[in-house]
Amino acid sequence: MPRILITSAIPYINGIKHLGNLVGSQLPADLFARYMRARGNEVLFLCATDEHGTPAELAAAKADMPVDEYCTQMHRTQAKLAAGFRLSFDHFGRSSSAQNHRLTQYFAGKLAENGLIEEVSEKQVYSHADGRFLPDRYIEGTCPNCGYDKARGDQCENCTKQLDPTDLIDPRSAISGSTDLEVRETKHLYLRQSALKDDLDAWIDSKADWPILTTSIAKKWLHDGDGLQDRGITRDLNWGIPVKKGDEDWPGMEGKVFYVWFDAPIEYIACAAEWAEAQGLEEADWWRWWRTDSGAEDVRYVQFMGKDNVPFHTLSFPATIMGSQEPWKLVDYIKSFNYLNYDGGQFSTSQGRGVFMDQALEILPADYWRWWLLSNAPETSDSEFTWEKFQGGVNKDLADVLGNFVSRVTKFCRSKFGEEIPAGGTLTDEGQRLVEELDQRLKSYTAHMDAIDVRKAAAELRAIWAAGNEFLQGAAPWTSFKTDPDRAAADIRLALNLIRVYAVISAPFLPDASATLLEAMRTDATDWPEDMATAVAILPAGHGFVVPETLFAKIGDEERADWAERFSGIRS
RNA sequence: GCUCCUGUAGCUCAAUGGUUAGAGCUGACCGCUCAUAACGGUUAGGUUGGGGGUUCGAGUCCCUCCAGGAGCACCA
Repeated sequence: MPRILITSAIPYINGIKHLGNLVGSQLPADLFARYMRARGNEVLFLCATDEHGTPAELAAAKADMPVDEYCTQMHRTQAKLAAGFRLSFDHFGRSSSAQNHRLTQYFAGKLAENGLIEEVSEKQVYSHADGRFLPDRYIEGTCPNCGYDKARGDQCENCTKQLDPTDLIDPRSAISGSTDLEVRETKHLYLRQSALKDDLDAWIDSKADWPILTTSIAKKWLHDGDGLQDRGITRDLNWGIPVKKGDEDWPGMEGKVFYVWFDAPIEYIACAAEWAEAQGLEEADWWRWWRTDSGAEDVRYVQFMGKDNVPFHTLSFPATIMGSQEPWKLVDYIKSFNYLNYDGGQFSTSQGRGVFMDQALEILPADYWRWWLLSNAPETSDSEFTWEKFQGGVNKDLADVLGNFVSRVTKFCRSKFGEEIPAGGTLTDEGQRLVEELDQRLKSYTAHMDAIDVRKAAAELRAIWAAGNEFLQGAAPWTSFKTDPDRAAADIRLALNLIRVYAVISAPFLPDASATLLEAMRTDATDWPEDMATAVAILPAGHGFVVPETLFAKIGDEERADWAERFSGIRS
């Protein structure tokens, strides 16, 4: 049985994610995971929270909590929201786990053994008032170039000039505002990515089927200017994974931690270890997913992420794995997404602009969001969320096309034949044509899903739903019932069976609605349909069903206006 | 500034260099009455951002201009 390893970019811990974050990684990853499971593949779908780094410390300080406690609480919150959106992770881990500590230190040790770690002395700004070193972006001052007084240490937002923190006039801490700063010498470890440049280049070249969005970013970093630069992988922070060489201390690195972007991708691997432990499994059980010398040779590994994550997944993380010279699995396919904008601007976590995961679930069930976000996923370019588009798309596709089909079929049958699949008649010409059409459309749908063409798959699924309404209109069982009830029975038998088929093939997009339909049809036959003729004959004459509650209520104009108003401002 | 991406119907998007550039939504008209005033059908709507070039043939390749977006490494 084919095995698919799927990871979604791991969301940062410092708050609740917005819909743009969701549609850029976790949601399409879940769609793919559910589909691959439904097709009979063995799937391991992993995600986690990314918990280290300065923003986590600052968010914890703002919440007046110790950072580890803050992370535990936010992890719980994010896990709950993920469950609310029906994200079917096999494990939702934490980059702060013991497993990740061990593995990150292990990789660092291997890289050092292989001569790929360099110790570099550099000057960093230390703030006495904050009791910490300040990363570039947490130092503010006056730009020497344009005089803008809120320039950051890495770049002036006003004149866009690249800066060094020591260039700033009257530098101050962006955290406390303190001007009691001092430039101190500090030693850091650098990963010699430049030594792996040719290997990475060849590896990227071998990925001819990757989207241009993905490979062009990698190529840019590989070839621009002096080529791929070495990367610092340690920081002067308290919160993080202590710098160690495997199990051993690292002389001169006392009190330092690994840089968050070094340990975060390793959590993809550590998460499998967490999963195994949580399931009461052995090391061999997760090695068979990650070690090509232990059974992972035939695993297909697919990553999902927003475009901002691409450099780390195409270069830094592969450099870590290649540099270890151990048989860890490299990614086979990267599916990257552009940004979803909100009503004319960007979604923004820091500014609280847009709709956030918790708010979304407060106003509508997960399936509404899943459908709209996935059928409008920003695959080829940035796309935009507006309340009008959301209302229009959801009402038309879910309520009118799918929901109403279920409603008209089940209610007609109840009133004419009772709440069971009617007997009599044989497959009509209209029915035969529908089966043939759906056979073709199903092939097209699965081809799009296999290729992870999310929008195209959604469009084809919608066409499959619409074909049901078209069939009913042509067959008109409400007319034939008066003169030829057997004929009407045969058509309705087909239509009722179609509901079950729709439930099965729509489940990756609409897990809750799918479950509701299967329950209404009183069946647990969920095998993926191989051919339509067989699939639409699964429920036999005499099989009972119930008319389901309204599957998708429409969004009214007043509701839409209320929400547009409620979410027009900034979240406090 | 440098690099890359995008620009197609009122809107959202399709079209391995190959018939007359296609779908959905919206609009108009017709039909149906089983159904969530839902459904089906017909139809309108385009100098493919502008200009040049390559080619038997260009939305697609090249040049240039215009407009929008993204990335530019220690930021997560």
